[in-house]
Amino acid sequence: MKNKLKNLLIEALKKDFGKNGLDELVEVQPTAAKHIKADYFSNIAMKLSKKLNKDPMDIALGIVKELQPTDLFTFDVAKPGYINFSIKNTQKNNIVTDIIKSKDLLAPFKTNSPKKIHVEFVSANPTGPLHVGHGRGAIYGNIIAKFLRIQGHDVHTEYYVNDVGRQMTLLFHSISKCEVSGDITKDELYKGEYIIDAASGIEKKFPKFKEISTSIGASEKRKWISIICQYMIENYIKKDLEQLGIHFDEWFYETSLFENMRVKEILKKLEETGHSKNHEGALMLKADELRPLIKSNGEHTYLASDLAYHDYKLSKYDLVINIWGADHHGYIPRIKYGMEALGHNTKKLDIHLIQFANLYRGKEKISMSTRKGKFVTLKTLVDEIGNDAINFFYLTKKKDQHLDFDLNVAIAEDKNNPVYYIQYAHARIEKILNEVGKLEQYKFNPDSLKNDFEKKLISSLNSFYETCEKSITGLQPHVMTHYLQKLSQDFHSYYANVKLLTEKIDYDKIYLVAAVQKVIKCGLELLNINAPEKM
RNA sequence: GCGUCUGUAGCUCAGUUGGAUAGAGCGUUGGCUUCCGAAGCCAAAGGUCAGAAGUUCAAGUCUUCUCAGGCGCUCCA
Repeated sequence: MKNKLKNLLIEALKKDFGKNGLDELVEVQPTAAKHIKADYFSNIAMKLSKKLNKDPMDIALGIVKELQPTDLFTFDVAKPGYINFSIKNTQKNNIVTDIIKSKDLLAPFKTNSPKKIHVEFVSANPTGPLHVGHGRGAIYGNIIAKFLRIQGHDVHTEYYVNDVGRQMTLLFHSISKCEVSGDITKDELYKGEYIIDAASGIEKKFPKFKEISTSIGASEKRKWISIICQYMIENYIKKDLEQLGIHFDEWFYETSLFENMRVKEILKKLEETGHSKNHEGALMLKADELRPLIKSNGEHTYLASDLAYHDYKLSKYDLVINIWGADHHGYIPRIKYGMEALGHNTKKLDIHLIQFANLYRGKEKISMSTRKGKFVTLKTLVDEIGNDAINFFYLTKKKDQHLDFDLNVAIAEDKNNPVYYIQYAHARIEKILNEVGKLEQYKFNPDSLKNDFEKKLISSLNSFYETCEKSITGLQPHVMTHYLQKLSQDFHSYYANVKLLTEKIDYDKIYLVAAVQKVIKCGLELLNINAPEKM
């Protein structure tokens, strides 16, 4: 519809002014202001006013004169030069049949140029259960991958497991009986009940684990670290994520980058191309400033393996998306610099930064300190508020926004809780549809729906397409959460004001709510939230 | 100090590539159940869009500066 109107305007412009090259200036937008009754408007007259040195009002009137009236819409001109279009009711109401007939409401959002896309998210150090701080990135990453799949891309999701480095050594000493040594102090060790549980779990599986002594050799230590790491992934992290309905296509281990020499290769390449240099006994990347790749004690930094990882992924995929916590933003230039140095196009690397979420219980802030094992695990949160609420609340705000999340609202079972409000709308409609039986034989009459409640509801249905475009194509899940709230609200209002199950049932109305239900269901499923038939 | 995200109603947040009189939920206040699920509906009050200057026919939206908050600025991850 938008494009149709746009083309009409372009033609009218040509007739009136005989000017070409105006196509790009013409735009048609849905009206946003509440007091405007029209559905679409164009600001072209204002834009041309200076160019033509004419009053925008005159330009608008001139254009309108050339427009042909149709049975689809009416138009008028408003100060200071808006051209407004009102779509006729009958035309608008066709959305109801479109929705009911559609086999896949999301089909229009399929791309015709599918890409191979890599999405990496969560990737927390495998030192214990996931905590609430990881939740937002997990849910966001999961939904981004889903949206890309809906678009028809070939999506590969991955958890990058840091099973090398100091944190893993710390974990090893925390769990095993091996005394700390070198630059590691006892204070740094991980504490908490899960450490004790993990230790006994590993001992059960690998009885030799009990016998580890301080004299353990380096290679044997690495072997045990690998076992511990695997254990943490399988028994904590994977389970936590599965409870949230999140599955990864691949668990990529950092050690593999060393085993197959990828780290060595990129270090060599960087050296050959003059992008790295030795500095006080360490190997540094010449980025924004010197950044260590190999420390003077001979250990590789995470940067070295991260560069190898991204080098590998960028060569394999058309697009690489990383979902990172906002605290990592300082790391981006280094990675991008490294990728450029290795000859990659950094436009293919898209890093989404997620701002932190704060949890509250009423006014009380819940601490997320990882110190001494005193943190709220993600599992506790999921157990308490459930998947539907956690998905909704984490997705309801855009990723750049700091998020304050009140558990008291999430567990409420009334309209305070928007998840229930939306689900309730779905369940209410289900009840009605069950009462009236099958609808197939009835032919919908678009002329019959015309009261204000119906107009409002249908107008909301009409913006579903646009919402999907913004949400799915634009990778902005929060747009969909807001839309579903609005649609549910319009439905509840309709339901309370217009009786549906009357003696002589008006099937056009039933058709309408059936369409609403279908859209709500589609939207909820899009966000990984259940659409219950009963509550 | 530098970088980055944020600042919109009492609270939590939306606000399309700049468009008309600023949007929603919660909370507050006042109404609504002989009737499809009140897990709901209707109505009202509530705003110098942090502040200042600039660009524009038009700025919550773009530019610059200031103020406030979060996060980061390690041979840490």
